[in-house]
Amino acid sequence: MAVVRELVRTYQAFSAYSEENIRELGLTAPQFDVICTLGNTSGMMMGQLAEKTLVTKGTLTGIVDRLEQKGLVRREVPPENRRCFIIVLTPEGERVFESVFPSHIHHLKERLGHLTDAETQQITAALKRLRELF
Amino acid sequence: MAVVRELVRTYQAFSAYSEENIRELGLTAPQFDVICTLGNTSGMMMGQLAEKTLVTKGTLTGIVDRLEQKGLVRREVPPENRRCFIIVLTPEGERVFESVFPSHIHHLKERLGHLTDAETQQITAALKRLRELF
DNA sequence: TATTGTTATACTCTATAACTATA
DNA sequence: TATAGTTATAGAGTATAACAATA
Repeated sequence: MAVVRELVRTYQAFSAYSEENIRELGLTAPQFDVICTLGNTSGMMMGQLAEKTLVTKGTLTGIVDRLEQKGLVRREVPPENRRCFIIVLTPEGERVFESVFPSHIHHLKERLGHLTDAETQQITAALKRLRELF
Repeated sequence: MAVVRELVRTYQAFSAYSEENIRELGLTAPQFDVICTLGNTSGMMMGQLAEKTLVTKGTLTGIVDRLEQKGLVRREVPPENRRCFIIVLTPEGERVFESVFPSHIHHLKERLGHLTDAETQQITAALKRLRELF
């Protein structure tokens, strides 16, 4: 069971460190997740987006609403299927993704840079092994 | 960055697996966390409990309220300091901790049992190393 | 004055199920 | 009928700041 405890504590440590950055942008974790998922794509339907971010579509509606209010994403109606929306990053959203995401990454890299290549490989392998069990 | 992705995905896998069990009891993750923290103790002040479960005291008030409604914990006022409460598991709460917690553990062990001792050690060490960085 | 918790406020997330519009 | 999303409903967690009671 020590393994599980370690996993949880490590994730919590990462999570606390990470959310600090996200919050400074006035974003929540799910909102940040959506921005990152849309980054480097040409947009995505609500359904796809919900699947990738592991939330239900009803929940996603609210998250996208709030991102739209902030001007970071917009809903586009494709003429060939007017039932659905394509969610796309606005230029402002792109800017957030491109400037903030790397700075987030940068923050993390500052920490992870202390690992040797061998350590990185070991840790990655360990986590994969553990994940296979669930 | 692959390391972080692995960590997140592994935790999500664990979390999905774990929350399934918790939900079946009509509990939420924070509530379960409180029960586990109180288990095998003689009780704890709100402040301590908040610190251990990583939520603010205002938030904890609501969580403890709901557990009290379910009859799983109670607030005891120590005569020597009437400002504070000692939160204690009720017999019903003990029962949940003792019967449900092990069954939760049991579910996890089913999975973790597939690890050799060496693997367990490796993974634990890897997670510790990673956590140190945050 | 300092400490311990609660309360008030305001939001976000969450799932489920019913609903609307389009195909 | 089936599909894509929204809306309605109801609850839980979240932080912050103001507050009450006790020490």
